[in-house]
Parts: sequence; structure tokens; C-alpha cells
Amino acid sequence: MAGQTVDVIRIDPESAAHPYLQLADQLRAGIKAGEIGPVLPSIMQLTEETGLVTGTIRRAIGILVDEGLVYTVPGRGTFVRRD
Amino acid sequence: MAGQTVDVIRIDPESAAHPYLQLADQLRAGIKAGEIGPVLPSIMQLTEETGLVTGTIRRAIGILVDEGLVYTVPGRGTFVRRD
DNA sequence: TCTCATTTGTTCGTATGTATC
DNA sequence: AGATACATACGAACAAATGAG
Repeated sequence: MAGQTVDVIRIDPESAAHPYLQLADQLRAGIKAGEIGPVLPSIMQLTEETGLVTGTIRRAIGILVDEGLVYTVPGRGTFVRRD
Repeated sequence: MAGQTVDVIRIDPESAAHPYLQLADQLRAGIKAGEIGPVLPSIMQLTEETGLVTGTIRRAIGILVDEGLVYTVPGRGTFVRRD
């Protein structure tokens, strides 16, 4: 199992903001607020909770990876980088 | 060991029907015809016999689980539900 | 009790085709 | 036309449960 369920994630399909950006923003905020971590919810969990598909989830997480905020380990999960 | 080899499974990659649906249909038909069971071939066996990958096999089996036709036991296998 | 092989479960990575905006 | 999103499938690694010995 990966991280806990995160009920702070709310994607608004009607919003002008793209879902992958909404998700990246909310994940980032949750991490910085200490509400998310040290292990992020799995892509499958996020798929269920957000209604988005894996490609979109991965894209949002990819942003946080690029920012150096988290890192992923294949077969394990996505982790908040502690430094 | 799990179930016997099942040479009734034939996935057509050229078909318009998605492989996971083809497999689910053929497994269901084989079970109802009494040709498959009481233990399904393992996921590994099915990957070899169909050329599909584990994710696709699992998805097909998941359909039969949802239908109540079979159930899975971790470390044991997938069994036809007898009722 | 311990080890090992088998089996299902979970997870990330990548690719392709289609649909929508 | 291009970017975004969805659906499906393939590839790979690791984890956990089970049973045999």
C-alpha cells in the first residue's frame, strides 16, 4: 500500500484551470501543509479520488518531481523529499 | 500449482474488441462450459498462453470477480465460485 | 522454524490511439 | 492545428500470502 487517502483533493472539471495543474497545486499545498506524506497516495488511489486518469495523475506528479519536491521509486511509490 | 493449461483461450490482437474483454468473455464461456475450473490458470500461465501482460489478465479476471463468478486468494489462485 | 517456489497484489514507467477543447 | 485528457495495453520491480519440504 502507498500513502493514505487524501480527501483534501478536489478537482473541479468546470474550472478553467487544467486538471493536471489543479492536482499539482493541491498536492503541493497538501505536502507543504504536512497533510500529505511522507508517501503520496498511489496513482491508482488518486485516480479513484479525483476521477482523473493515470496519464493526468502522472503529469501532475511529474511537476512536483521536476520541482524537487517529491521523487518516485518504481514499484514502490512516490515520496516527499525531506532535506 | 494452479489450474491446468487452457488451450481454449485465443486472443486476436487484430480484433476490434479489446483484449481484456476478449479474455474475460472466453474465460467466462470456458467456466460455464465446465472446461475451466475449479482453479483458473495462474496469471503467469495466462500471460504465456495469451501473450498479454499481467495487468490485462488481472483486469479480465477482475471482471469475473465483480460478476461473482470467481474469487481470488492471494498465494493460492483464482477459483470458480460454486453456489 | 526456516527456506523456497508459486501466486496474487501493488506500484511506477512507457507507448499508442482516440476524443475533446 | 495543437494541447489536453481519456482508454487501453505493455513492461518492470517489489511486496505479501500460501504451502511444501
